Amino acid sequence: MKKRLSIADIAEALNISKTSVSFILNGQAEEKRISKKLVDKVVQYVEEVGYKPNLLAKSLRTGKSNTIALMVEDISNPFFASIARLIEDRAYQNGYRITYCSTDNDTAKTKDMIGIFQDRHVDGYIIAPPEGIEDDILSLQKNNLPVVLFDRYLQHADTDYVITDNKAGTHQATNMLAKNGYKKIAFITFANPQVQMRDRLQGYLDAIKQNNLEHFVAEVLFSRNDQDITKPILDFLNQHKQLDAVVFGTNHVGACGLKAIQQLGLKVPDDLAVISFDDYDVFQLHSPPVTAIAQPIQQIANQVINLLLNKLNGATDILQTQQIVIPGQLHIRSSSAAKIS
Amino acid sequence: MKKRLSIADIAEALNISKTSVSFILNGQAEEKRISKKLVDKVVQYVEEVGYKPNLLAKSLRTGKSNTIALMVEDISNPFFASIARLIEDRAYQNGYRITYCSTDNDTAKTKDMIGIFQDRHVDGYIIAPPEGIEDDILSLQKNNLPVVLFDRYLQHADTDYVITDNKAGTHQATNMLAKNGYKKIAFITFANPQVQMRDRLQGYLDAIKQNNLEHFVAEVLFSRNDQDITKPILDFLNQHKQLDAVVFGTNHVGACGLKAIQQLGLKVPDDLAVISFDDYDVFQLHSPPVTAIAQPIQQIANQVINLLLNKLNGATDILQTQQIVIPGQLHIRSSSAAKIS
DNA sequence: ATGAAAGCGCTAACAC
DNA sequence: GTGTTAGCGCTTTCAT
Repeated sequence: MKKRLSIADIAEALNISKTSVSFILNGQAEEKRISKKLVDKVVQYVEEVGYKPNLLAKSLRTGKSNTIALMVEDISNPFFASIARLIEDRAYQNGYRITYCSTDNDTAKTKDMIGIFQDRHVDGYIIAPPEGIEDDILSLQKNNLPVVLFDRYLQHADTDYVITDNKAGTHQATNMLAKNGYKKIAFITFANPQVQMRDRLQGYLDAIKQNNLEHFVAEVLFSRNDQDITKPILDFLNQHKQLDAVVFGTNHVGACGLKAIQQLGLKVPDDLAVISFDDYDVFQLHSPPVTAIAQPIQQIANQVINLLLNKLNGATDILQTQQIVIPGQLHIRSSSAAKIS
Repeated sequence: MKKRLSIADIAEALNISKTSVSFILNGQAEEKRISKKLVDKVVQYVEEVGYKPNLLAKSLRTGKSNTIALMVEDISNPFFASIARLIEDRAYQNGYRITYCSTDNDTAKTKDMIGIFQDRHVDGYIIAPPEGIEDDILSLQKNNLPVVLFDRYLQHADTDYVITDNKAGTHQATNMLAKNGYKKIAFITFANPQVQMRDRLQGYLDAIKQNNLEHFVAEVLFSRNDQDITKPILDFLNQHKQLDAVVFGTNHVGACGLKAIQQLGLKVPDDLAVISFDDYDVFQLHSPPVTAIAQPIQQIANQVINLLLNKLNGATDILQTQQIVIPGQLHIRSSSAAKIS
């Protein structure tokens, strides 16, 4: 276990100063007019002995850590996992590493984590924010740290964000069910006061109203145990036998809802038509395949990382915010086929 | 944007030395016999002005970054995403942060990433290793950096690892199909020379041999585009109409395989029985539900993080390795029901 | 019981 | 063109 070489070691070995080495290694040889010969010598020696700079020291000195914090609700949720993957790729391409955490939508935990990331001098933040985190976000911005929110935004904070057009998504979906002849359409979602969930609910309600239908809304509490989600859905469906269609507010609720439907032995779409927010494998492969409002994951990830990189490299002012709303895509499958009756 | 306070600032404000502050903040007041009064004063002041230590500086000085690198094949794969989530929780509880990357099973990329993590003085590594990474792993160990592998191991390197008993898993699954009356059982998997995949194949082959059956093996190339996976499976199934059952080597192949089966209009299990390695939502919700060899994710994650934490806090010697093999669990569902014929 | 001071490895302003 | 040097903020030995 040999001691790691430092810039001083290589300067000494070559009988030159640390400065020259530093300049050369940072590609400033040109502008500092260091002789081509010396540059080559250093580069070759560095290569030879396998010198690797200590990035911690560099960060301490420069104040930049080349790290982006990614804070999602839950990395094991396929929506966030997919976004994470895409963001990771772009970040690495641009010389940034990702450090992440799952917030569980827990405000206190999130505040905590932001603190920890600040202590480590993370350069930028990508956050799917829980409620009540406005102050912390604003404080980051005040400290000149770029923040991009996604999946949801904070109503009382002027920040960059990228979201799907949630309201339009459920609106379109509910409308389609109505056009397809369904009369008793329910909306089942998580009890969640956040804006993206409120918007989805609102889109549903608007469509119900426009079609002069009755609304049925169930809100189930989030739990890390799927049983606790499936059960209340099952109860709700049992108590509302008149329903002929249901829109689920998230992929997770949708998956649990499908389990409930399966347990009840209901036939989709004959007994109950189904549409869910957030597309994923399960919906595609389900029999029958389930119609879903897909979030444009690729686009979201790209916009998010673009906004952040622009601020990180100074192309955009930190305080000049941009709000991006991307339409969802209704992937129509047979679970919402026109009612026969 | 006020400048961040340093330990010197607070020492100056209180008219004491940096040393005392440092001792107090690091809980060494007792053993350094610093007066209770001073401790209180400092703690209170720190609280009041909201001083936060610069972890970068601390890391530079101590050589510890309190960060664990998590290198998975692809964070958007539900198996890895779930493991990541569990590991993350335990790591944070123990004062460690996670920085992660997806390796895509690409050896060069992984080498690169290990280098980057080393530059940042990551304290420990959790890796689902690609082929040919032995030297890099051994070099980490030689530098006294704890490494725990999971999901697979390296045959020519003595390391800690935690894996599922892959061979027993496919063996049991194939055996069950045979017992259930299936005669032409295929194994479809990724073309992948890694030990976990070889083991799964071997378990299948062993069971086929024991039951005096004919073997049918298809290996498809990995691609980030599902189309490229589904297509060859479809072709294979088309060319082997005699098959009455199939075992898929991974959840991803399984999901694509189900798509192919759907496109061919085959009925499961009447036309073709199905079992897949790796359980997840899709298999549970599929109609009919798909039998799967579940990896004990919770156990894997726990064992992995336990091994690593033990080494990080010096409870175990770095060079004293431990290999943990956890049996998979066959989740029997109707896709593999006894053949009627 | 408390403080002075030497570094951890790097960058960059300044001097030659 | 190249070298000297003063920190970045923290820990820790040694002195008092």
